[in-house]
Amino acid sequence: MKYNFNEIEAKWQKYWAENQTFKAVNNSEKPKYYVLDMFPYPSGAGLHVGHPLGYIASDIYARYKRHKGFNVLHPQGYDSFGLPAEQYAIQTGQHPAITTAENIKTYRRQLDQIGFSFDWSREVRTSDASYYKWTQWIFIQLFNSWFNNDTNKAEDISTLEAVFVSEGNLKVNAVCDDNIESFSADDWDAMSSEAKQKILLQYRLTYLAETEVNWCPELGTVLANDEIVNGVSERGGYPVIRKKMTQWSMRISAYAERLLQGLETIDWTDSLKESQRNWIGKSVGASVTFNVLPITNNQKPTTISVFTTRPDTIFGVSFMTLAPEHELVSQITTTEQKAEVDAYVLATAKRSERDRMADVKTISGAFTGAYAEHPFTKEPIPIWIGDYVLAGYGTGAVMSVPCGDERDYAFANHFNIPIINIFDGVDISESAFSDKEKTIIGNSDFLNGMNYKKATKRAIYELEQIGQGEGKTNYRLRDAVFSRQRYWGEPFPVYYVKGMPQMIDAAHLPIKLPEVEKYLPTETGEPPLGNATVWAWNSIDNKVVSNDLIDNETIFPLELNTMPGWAGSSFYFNRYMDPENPNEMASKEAMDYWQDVDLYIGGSEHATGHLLYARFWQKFLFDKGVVPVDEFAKKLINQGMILGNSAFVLIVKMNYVNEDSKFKIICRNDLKNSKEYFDEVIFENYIHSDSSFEKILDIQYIYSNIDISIINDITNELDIEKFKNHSLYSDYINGEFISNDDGKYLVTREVEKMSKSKYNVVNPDNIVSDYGADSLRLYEMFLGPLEQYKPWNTAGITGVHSFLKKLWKLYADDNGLKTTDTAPTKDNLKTLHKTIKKVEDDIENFSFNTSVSTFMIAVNELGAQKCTSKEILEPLLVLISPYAPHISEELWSQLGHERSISTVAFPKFDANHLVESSKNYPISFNGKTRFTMELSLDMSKDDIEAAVMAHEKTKEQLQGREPKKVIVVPGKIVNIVG
RNA sequence: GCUCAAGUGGCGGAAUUGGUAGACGCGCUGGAUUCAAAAUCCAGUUCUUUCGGGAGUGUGGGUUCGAUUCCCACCUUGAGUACCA
Repeated sequence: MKYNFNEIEAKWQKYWAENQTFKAVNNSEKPKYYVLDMFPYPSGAGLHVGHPLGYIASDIYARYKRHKGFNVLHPQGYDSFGLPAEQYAIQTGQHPAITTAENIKTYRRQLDQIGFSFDWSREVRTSDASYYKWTQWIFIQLFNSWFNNDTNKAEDISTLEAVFVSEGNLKVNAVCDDNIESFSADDWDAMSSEAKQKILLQYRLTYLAETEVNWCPELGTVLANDEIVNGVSERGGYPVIRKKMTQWSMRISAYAERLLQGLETIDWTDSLKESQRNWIGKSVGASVTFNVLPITNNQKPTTISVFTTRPDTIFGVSFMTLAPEHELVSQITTTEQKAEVDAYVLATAKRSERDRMADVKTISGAFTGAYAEHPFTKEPIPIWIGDYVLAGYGTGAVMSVPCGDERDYAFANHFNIPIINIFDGVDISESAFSDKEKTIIGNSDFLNGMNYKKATKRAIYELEQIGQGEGKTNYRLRDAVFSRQRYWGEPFPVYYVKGMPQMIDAAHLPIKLPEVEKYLPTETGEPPLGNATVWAWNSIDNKVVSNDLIDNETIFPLELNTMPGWAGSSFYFNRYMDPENPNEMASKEAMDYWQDVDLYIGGSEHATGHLLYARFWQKFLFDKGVVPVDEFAKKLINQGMILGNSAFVLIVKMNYVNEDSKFKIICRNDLKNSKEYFDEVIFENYIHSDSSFEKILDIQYIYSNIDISIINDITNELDIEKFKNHSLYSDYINGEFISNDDGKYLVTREVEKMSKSKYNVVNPDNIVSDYGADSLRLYEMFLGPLEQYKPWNTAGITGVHSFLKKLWKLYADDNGLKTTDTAPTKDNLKTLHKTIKKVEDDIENFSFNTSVSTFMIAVNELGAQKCTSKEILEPLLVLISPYAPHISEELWSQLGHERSISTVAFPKFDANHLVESSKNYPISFNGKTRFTMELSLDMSKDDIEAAVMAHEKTKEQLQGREPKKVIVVPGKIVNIVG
């Protein structure tokens, strides 16, 4: 009987699919357990070995929980809207739906061959209309809601309207836009329908607002900070400017405090919670209003409000700084300063926010010519603009206290603005003093002599007295922009009447994505949906009709933006509970049964995107009574990335006068990617000595990623023949190859992110066909801790593969099964129970790498013990089955069992088999172990000490010295000091 | 810049409460088997050494009988930083 893994794996994968072994039911006697992976975006490149890492871990856990008697929900699906399919459509004209369907097919085939225990009957795809119907439905719910600060939750917009009708908005305590004008019930009554809609929009949880974006006029699109390199677009290198655009926003800021508090109730990693805390950025301080001094008599009075965490330093304010985009800038700038200010604003518009945050060394700014008045001293304070103040943070303006803040200090120094010292006994001639705890305020009128806490309280009190400020808690969390100028995303269920957005009734959902000729923005700069010809709403028949029919009476234009990638992923975990329900996102029964995700595994790169937005939607849906819990995932683990092992050679291109270029391909394992190295080592050793050196016009160095498929994994040798036949390297066929000193053509290895563009991708398909899925699963786990980043090295897989072969041989040889009914020996039982204990602890702690080692040790030991006892080997198989399910199923059925091993109970640990009578004590001197001694565990401390002191090696170590102290920890260690 | 994470043999990593550093595997070395190779099996493999031993977990300090583990400072690498998913 041979271990024919390809045959075995195909057989059991078929068995599981046909028998629906892993189908979860929505009600059960068993306790529920929900294990979820972050669903993948199906990219065109297919899976590489890094992708399944988290899936394997969650699959092991899901299988383990089934052994432990749980009703396990372990679904999978696709986050199938996204940019890459759209880019491909722009390039090739192929509809993104087709590309996406093809990619999903590949993903599914690849996932299936790894033997996951997914319940595929629950698959969802965010780009399916039957799914995004619910994305649109949630959007409508958000639109129809406002956030009541008094109840601290979202409520239906009708309750707000009722208040407006009866008493106006004076007493309304809501999360809403800034600067909403107050009105009475009578005012409300007198308003036109449009005016009312405008006001309500300022309260809704999703609303239209002007937002600053990175606009690239050439590409006709908005770019992510990520897509901008050195102020120009990554694609094409076109200029990018900051621009205001009307877009849908989500009022996530309403939930800032609850999102922060909720972190206390969930078991997510500390680092992830920390990122979310920072993202939410709660700071307690005060808002302060400064009056702007009028320049001319007829200028109407204006104020600047700022948020500060240090109201105690108010007497240290010597200037104010506005973000260059601040709306007051154009109003207050004097004619003399206008040119300078305009130039500065223009220059800032070209810089990305990240640039502005990261660059603290270059100080720049401009004086507006205007002055504000200090609220207490009434002194004039110059108003500057500076790009270190960001428009999106706080109010986009700061009161600058150079003595207490490094950036203000640097700014003041650079522009020769006076620095007022308001700290008692602190020297600020060299740098600012920002240590709150040690602060004693001086030179500050009524705050003199107070510490930070007292002074803060008093300053706020005094500001309130004069009506120029109040205590305030500020959150850095900004409302999330929800519009995308893309094609391949969820269309909004929105049409416009007289410019005001109207929701389509939920009964008419889904509003399906229209067909377009081109996936690019229109010539007039509208989003791709502007190309659609059938994209208007007939409000009588309630259907999408041709644009020609738009009359703005009954037929209106539809929204042209689409939703962002995070829309569909913000509630999919709920949809899995009841994925085919046509009437509800999921039935109440299903959600009451499954409640929330018990274990969620995915990448840490989603820390502040998906994971924050999804929590926000969950809280909102909880407020609306749609879902039963307000946090969707109890426990979350981040899997680390598997990195690629890239290969490099250095290609030197020498260009000649009147001659073709020549190439030298330097294949050495000691290359470095630096200009100095090229100029010194490479030039001196390989170029300067060349006979035709005199004719060289110029030299190009290309430190080039080489496709790892033409490199020997173990020896790092480059296969020159394959290189010459490779389509990528056809230019270099006639080049001169330069080897290592030993004559071998080697590559330089570097660990990088695994990516198609670096030619370092390892495809799991090859691994599965060469070694089997069980080997792949074990090896991915064996590589190291789940959370850690670690490089892939295919050569190492032979270790786990030969382990599986050894495991097989424990049960069977050429003559068939060799297991027996003999009673196990003491050693057999010790090995088994040691393994049960360790593996169970490991799985509970998500330490999957150490259990693979434990299996290896167990199989090595049982092999040495020549164990054939079924009483040992059957439970061992159950232990291994979550990790290597195919081989386990096969041997299990060979052993005569009819039912799948996945249904068997996990073996029970019995500590009695591990009881020891003696211990091999390490004997250390000054903390260094020098020898060991076997001693009985029931010896007293004194007996141990006596035995150790009598040992001749102890005398040897002490060399006649008298020990100062002897520490005996029974069962652990003996340490002799002296 | 800010925030977070990680640094242990040639490599991936182990040491779960402060108690024998390097488990397990890769690679390498030697041997067995073979016409040969693959596969398999056995032994060795942190460095250094005058073969007694000595040193050693990024660097420098501290706490402790004892530190990879706790504390302080620093260095290096990686990740996130609001429209990549």
